[in-house]
Amino acid sequence: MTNKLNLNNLTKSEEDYLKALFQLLIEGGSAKVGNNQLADYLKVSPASTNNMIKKLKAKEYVVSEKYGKLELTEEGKSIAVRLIRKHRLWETFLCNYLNFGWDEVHDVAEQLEHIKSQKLINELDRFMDFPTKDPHGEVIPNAAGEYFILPKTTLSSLEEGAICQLISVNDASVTFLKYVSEIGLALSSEIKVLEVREFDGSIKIQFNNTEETVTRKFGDNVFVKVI
Amino acid sequence: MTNKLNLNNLTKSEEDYLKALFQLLIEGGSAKVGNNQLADYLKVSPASTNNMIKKLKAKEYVVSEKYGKLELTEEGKSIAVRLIRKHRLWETFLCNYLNFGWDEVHDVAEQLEHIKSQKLINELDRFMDFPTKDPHGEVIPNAAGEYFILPKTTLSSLEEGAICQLISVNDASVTFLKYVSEIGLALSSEIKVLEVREFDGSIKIQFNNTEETVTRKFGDNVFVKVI
DNA sequence: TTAATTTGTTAGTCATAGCTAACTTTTTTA
DNA sequence: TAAAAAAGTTAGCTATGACTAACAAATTAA
Ligand SMILES: [Mn+2]
Ligand SMILES: [Mn+2]
Ligand SMILES: [Mn+2]
Ligand SMILES: [Mn+2]
Repeated sequence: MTNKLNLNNLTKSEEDYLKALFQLLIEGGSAKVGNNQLADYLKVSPASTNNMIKKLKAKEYVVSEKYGKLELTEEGKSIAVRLIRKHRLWETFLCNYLNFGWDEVHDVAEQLEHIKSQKLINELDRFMDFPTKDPHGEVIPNAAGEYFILPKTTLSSLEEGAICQLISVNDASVTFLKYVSEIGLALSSEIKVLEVREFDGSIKIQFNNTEETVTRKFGDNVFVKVI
Repeated sequence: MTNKLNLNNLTKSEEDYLKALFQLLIEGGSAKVGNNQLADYLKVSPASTNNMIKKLKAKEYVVSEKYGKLELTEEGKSIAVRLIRKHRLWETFLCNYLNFGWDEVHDVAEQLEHIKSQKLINELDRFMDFPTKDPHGEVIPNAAGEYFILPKTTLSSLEEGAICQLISVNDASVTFLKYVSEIGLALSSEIKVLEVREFDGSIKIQFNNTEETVTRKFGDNVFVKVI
């Protein structure tokens, strides 16, 4: 009896907690993630996360000591990656085949990612001819759960004069995504940082012969590759 | 404040109960449906249905008197039809685009029908160019919730000598559907009833130059049009 | 028309997954 | 290093939606 990854015995909530932990720890690159941070991220109370973490520890998806930081086991990570794969494949399907805008897909994908059917997701992948990026520029794990997690450099972390390319955007805020589209930014856009204002962290950027001033918060949600 | 059909405030369970009631009362054509019959159909205890019916009555989707039979309000029906539309559109998508067999789609559609997004289902409909029948021959309600509910004539109700065409099949049993395919029956197949054996209700039928003997139970799950 | 059977209801229990309020431990700051 | 703040935990509550066991009403059979 080896490694029986019981993908089908997890509740929606359990899946969501594992995904959140993965996104904080691995995709987000946080060295340590605590109970309250997770609660914040999931917009639930610390008591709720504490409770769920107990369950996930009992099921051996999470490891932590009392009052200590949270870690995912390999099985915990594996479940999270499969969920992320489903989420991103669905987002891609909605955008590329069902006329959804990139600002409209996340909430629906949050529901669709919990549909339990291995065949469904692998056939959807095949149907779209195995896409590698979702509408927000994020890498889609393959059927084996493998994918390259690129370290996230935010636009707001760059110095004046830096030139970069837009790689991906945070997909969770509808208003942010609409705003990005509105000013004419898109994946692959080349951006030059003209000015970083110390006073409020706002950034003046140039792209497509346009100049825009954006806030630090905006820049925190735009991920780039320096060129 | 008119007719506010709060489609999004229903739980998965509430939706399932309304759909079950609709399928018994309207699609199934039962004159009266009671609490225990509903419990049977949904494979839950009578106490559970009793409890849920109370909630649905409070929300005005169901009407019934104490110890009386169950009825759906117009709003209750409307919700059920929308659910049936979603179910059948998803089944169609799985069969026609994702290489699912007709015996594999029902369980997945049971999950997908609860995804809440008006746009998703209407775009899926458009993407498939507005199909009118699902893989089991059942009529798909349109975006306005309109569809023709054809009265179900079972193969087992026919007399010896009758000739009919296969219109639809019960989609809930995987083994039944596999069996139908295996013997070579399909939607639109022309079937002649050669013999009805009184002893056990078994039926000898002829189709595609083949003869087969099937049970009454089999015939109960095959719906036909006499020609 | 009484008795048996079926049908429907109620009470009380359980699991999941949220919450608040109170508390403890750890970390930070003064 | 002691006090304050932050982080984590626990207890106890709520809602949903299952369940069983016990009971009441309605229907059917004798
Ligand atoms: Mn998303
Ligand atoms: Mn995305
Ligand atoms: Mn079905
Ligand atoms: Mn069907």
